Amino acid sequence: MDPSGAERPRNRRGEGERLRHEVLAAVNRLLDRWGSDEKLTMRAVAKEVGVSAPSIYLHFADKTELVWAALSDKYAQLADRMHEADLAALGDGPRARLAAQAHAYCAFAFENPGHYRLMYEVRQPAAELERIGQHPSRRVGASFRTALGRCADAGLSLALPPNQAAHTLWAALHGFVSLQHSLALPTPFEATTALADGLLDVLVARARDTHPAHSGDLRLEQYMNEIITDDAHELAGPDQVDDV
Amino acid sequence: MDPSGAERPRNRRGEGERLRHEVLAAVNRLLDRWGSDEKLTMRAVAKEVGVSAPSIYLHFADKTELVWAALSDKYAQLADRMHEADLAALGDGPRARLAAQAHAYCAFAFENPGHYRLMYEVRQPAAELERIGQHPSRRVGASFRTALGRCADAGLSLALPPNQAAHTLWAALHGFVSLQHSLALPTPFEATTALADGLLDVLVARARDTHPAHSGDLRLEQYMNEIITDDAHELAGPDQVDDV
DNA sequence: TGTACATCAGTGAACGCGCGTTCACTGATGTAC
DNA sequence: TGTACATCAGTGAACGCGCGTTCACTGATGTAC
Repeated sequence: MDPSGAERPRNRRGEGERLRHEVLAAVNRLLDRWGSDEKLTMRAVAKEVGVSAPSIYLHFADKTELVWAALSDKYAQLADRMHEADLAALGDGPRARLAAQAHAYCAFAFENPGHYRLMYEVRQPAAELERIGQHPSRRVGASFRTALGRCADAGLSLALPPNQAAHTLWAALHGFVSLQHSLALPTPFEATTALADGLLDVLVARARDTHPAHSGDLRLEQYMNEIITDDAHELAGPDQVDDV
Repeated sequence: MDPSGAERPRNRRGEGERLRHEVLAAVNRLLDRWGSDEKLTMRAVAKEVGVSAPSIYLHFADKTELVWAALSDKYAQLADRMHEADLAALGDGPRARLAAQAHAYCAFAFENPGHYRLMYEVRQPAAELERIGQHPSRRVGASFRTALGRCADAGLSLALPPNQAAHTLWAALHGFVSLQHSLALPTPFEATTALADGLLDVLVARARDTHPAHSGDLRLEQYMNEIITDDAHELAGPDQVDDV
């Protein structure tokens, strides 16, 4: 945080708790900067804060507790962000509200790739999950479910039962983001939201007086051509057989 | 592999290459056994083979090369498995062939959770990707693309452009599997294939004389209720407002 | 047929590093008397 | 007002561990002569 510069002043008496927040902020900054938790060590966090490593143990029992505390914030941020997007689109109808939430999900994943990856890795201890009762990201699924329910209530027909549609939407968005991360796909953010819009068009019918999602001047098909390549080099035997 | 038992006999002269395959097999066994790469160390692999750790370096330059070699096999296995499922359903029409490939994908992920996770993590070196040209799992997307193309050729209408449909299908399947893994969802394998079938029903229209996918006696909706919980505890303000 | 030797398939011990974590400590500061 | 002291917010050095990897080596085995 403050490399080779003035050293961090010691907190005043009774204000030791401030360090806790500084540490969490440092974790978030490192995750943002590196986009991964690979080098997220106690020493690195301490250095980022401008403090010695043992100081972290004044506020966190161990590394697991530290990481979990940082992630808990982020889970809430994701859900809050979807909620805000939902409210911002409040006047545009239930379908627009659903789309806004899906976009907010993608935006969060793009802006916080390090956090996102960590949130959906398995490293979190089962004991902690047990304590909380369920995985904190369940709020995401619930939020989609609610938005889809509103669409149905408004007379827009869903292509799948609501819960199944919610889970499918969530999984697909996660898949878009996750594949993009792990395959190092060249798709920009707009392509992902366009993919989300495409799926939404398929999952929930549009009111008769609206037209399908318009991806602006983004040529989604071009990106799709880069991602999905024809497998011309596949064993060319039985594939030629056409059978219907 | 052979704990506290007879020690592994040294390979005969000229057959040193055998160890290479034994090592790869050991890596696969450990990944299967643990469902994760957390404890996949050179020493653990060596122990599983029944050999000393430095012996591995007779056949692999470093750990990265070892893991990559093990994964390359698996990427091919996944694609092969989808191809076999495709062939097995050859007489059932292009739609059944597509479904068979989707099921094969899910089955692979369920039976090889450790490999699957590793395959879709980012730890693989960018240099290696560069060398190969593209991520080996691109074959998956291509295979879906081909199957969807056959559906379209047979007159079944697709809800999205073929490449986009292929990517959406792939991403959703990956999402189903990935969410199941990382949220420790209680859904059995059949629920995942049922979800896949549901998405397929939405993506590609059925011929008029067929009926929608039947999930047997599986009550998918029940699992969905466990996964997607209502967020009754959400801030209950503006959500009440209905606006259409 | 015998034997010296090159080669092969591996080994045991150790190096160096980075990690999470512990422990005895320090120096500033508020407070009781 | 002065001073002894408890408390607070930290620190420096080190421990113990497991990791990837290296290096000098060993003993069996095929081969040239």
